[in-house]
Amino acid sequence: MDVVSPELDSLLPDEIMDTEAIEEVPHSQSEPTHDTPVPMETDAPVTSESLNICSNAASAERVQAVITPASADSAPGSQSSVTISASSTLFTIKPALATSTAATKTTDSLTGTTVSTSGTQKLVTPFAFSAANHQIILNKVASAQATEAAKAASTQVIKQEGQKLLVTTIGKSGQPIVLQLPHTGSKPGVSQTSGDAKSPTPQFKVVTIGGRELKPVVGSAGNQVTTLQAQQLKTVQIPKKTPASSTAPIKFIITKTVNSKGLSPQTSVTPVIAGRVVTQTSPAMSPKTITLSEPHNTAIQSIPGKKIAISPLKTPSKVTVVSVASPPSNTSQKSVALPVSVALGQQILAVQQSAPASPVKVATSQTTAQNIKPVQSVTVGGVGGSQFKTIIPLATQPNVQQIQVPGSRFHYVRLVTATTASAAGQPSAPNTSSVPTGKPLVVNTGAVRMSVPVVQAQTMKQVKQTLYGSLDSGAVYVAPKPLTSTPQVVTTTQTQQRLIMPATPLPQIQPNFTNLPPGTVLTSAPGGSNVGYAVVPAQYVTQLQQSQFVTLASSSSFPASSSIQTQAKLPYNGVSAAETTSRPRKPCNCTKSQCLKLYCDCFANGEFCNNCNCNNCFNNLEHETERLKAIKTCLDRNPEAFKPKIGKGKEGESDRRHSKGCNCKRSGCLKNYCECYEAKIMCSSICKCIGCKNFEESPERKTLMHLADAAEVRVQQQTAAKTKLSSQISDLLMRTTPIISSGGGRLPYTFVTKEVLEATCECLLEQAKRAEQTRQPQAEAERVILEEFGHCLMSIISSAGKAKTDCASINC
DNA sequence: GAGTTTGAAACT
DNA sequence: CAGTTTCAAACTC
Repeated sequence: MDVVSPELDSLLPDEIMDTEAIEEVPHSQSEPTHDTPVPMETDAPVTSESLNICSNAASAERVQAVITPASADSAPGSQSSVTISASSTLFTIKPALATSTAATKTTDSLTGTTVSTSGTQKLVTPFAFSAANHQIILNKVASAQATEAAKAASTQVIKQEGQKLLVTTIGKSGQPIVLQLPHTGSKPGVSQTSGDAKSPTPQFKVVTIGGRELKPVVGSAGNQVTTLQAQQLKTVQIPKKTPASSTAPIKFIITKTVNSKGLSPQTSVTPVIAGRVVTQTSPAMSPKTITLSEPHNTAIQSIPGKKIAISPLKTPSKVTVVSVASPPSNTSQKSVALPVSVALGQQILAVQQSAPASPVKVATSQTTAQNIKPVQSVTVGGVGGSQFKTIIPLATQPNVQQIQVPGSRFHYVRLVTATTASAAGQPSAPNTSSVPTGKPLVVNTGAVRMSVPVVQAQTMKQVKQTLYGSLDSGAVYVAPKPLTSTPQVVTTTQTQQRLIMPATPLPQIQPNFTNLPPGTVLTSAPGGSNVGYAVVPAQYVTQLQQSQFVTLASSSSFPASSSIQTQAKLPYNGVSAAETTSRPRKPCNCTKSQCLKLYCDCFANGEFCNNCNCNNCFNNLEHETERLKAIKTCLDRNPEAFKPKIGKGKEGESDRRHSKGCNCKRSGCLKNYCECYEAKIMCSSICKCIGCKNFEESPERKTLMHLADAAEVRVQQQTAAKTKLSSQISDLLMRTTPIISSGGGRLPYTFVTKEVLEATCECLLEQAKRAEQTRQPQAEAERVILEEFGHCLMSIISSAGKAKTDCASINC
């Protein structure tokens, strides 16, 4: 399974991972924020990653950046490429703005999409940008001002150089990193030295951490990115799509709220993983360092004997962008193409898959002292536990396919719009042909513009399969078909476009997407078309994807619900235990709450009940009305109700802490009753617990952890032993079974006749005599005798087997 | 598997 | 906001 690379994860907005981070971020623009990723224990450094974001444009223009490991000890072949091609589109990945507080929360509905892919896959993520200026801005500026500055800077750059990918580091005083896209007509693969702003060829400028520029390694590559020290390298290719009618500049803005835990800036990052830096060539901006990877892990890992409690809920160090449909053609490069939809404030970015014809190539190589995983992943979006959502307009949305984001609870789904439904209504043809290499559909719903990525189903499937492993429970935000559409039945295949989820308008709920749980239906802005948004649990999408027949329900009712529900017994997230390493969420056992209160973990996590043991469950599509009402009630009671409880602590405190703190009185906070302990985090100052023993130096806690570790080891050993024993028994049975079946008796014993016993005894006696004669110690004598017995036994078995075989061969 | 304990959520 | 009740998960036997 693919694992979201921690480095990529670092690019993700904190908002995705932790909504609380928004509030925690310092407002000062000048104050640099530092990512303080808490590495998952299971996280291994990813040596190579590919990010392909390709526009569907057929333009041959290509921007290629190659990142090579700076360190000499870099593992060869670990290079991976990231390709980002965009045709004029505004793509913004905005993690929580450090400067904005509550206002930011309300405006930022979407943060990004995360997709991780296996190293064997190539990801191509097309961007459908309508903007004339081709820019992708990765803005990690901690303050809104910085963001604005970055935008302004990027604008200048755009005028000067045209297509660019602007990337700014988070908390890096707002200096943007601009990934420059090639001008139209420019040929891909043209290498240029960074810093040459006026070079006619499209460029990717790579800036190392600390603003150092990397020297080009590959001559063919336009720009080179070099990882410093043990940094992991990433290459981002941004093929330019010839904008047909786009006028707006293409921007790719990634703003991330940094969890500052006193970590030094990237320049002083420990050598394990320094991060990726992209240097910009545009003269308008001084080269800025952008860290695509997170340096944090290393520091933590470097501490010997330091045990870090890591909660599976969050992996802040991961940022991966991901894959969309990329043909297997270029298998050498590991990449995944995926559509990315991100909303920044009122901007929503969409990355669509484009034809691989004009790949923008970014080669990334990673150098790390750590274990290298051949895992490549592209992640756009959140991490587990984050309220990370993709919203798709109901009415206008084109085809939508599911994308699963590793580590994220949410899945992204591509749906079929009513317009496309007509085509889909027929037992469909493979959508590969039917899907217009589509540009993201940007819909202005008043407050929010939304874009819908279009990806080939086949690709999405690959991505999904790749991503399942790292997924937590997922919720899928699905854009249902238009409300006016009639129920349709669509036959889907693996390659076809998939489901349409019904949705009903819920005017009561404002588009504060960060607070909305899956299943929420958003209405369009006043005056807007009949557009709604639905949030649907991931498992439903998965179930539907696996289903050969998908019933499309009308907006008024949910005829599809029954069919969906019937598939609720599918493995979690539609993936069997063998297919996924993710831990399935426990089924609930609610009896009185109808699974519509926060008592229900499913509901609290924004998921539909699936495979649960609950009674009188209303947490499903069949009771969408009640469910929505319950959601609203919960939100009225507590707007943070559906936000992750485990967030980032204040400066100087632990990276992760419970947002409200626990109130334990009797458990000592050392049992799973305690939410802090359950999340494997220490209690913090905000906890109101009594007799807390869940703190760093607590001997009880240490003992418990030690015991837990020991128990885990024992379990693993036992499992291994059982597996081995089972294998041996199975092997033995395989050899003896035919004989047994033919002879009707248990082989060895049927051949232990009196003669055989006598012979065996003689052999044993002989060994005893020898031992006695040679005056061997008793222990040695016993050993020899036992060995002889073993030999005898083996001979008996062998002979018996041979005899039976011979007998069977002659039909006896 | 039944019963108990626990603390968050819901309610007053 | 504090106290109480409800609830479902965690835990024990």
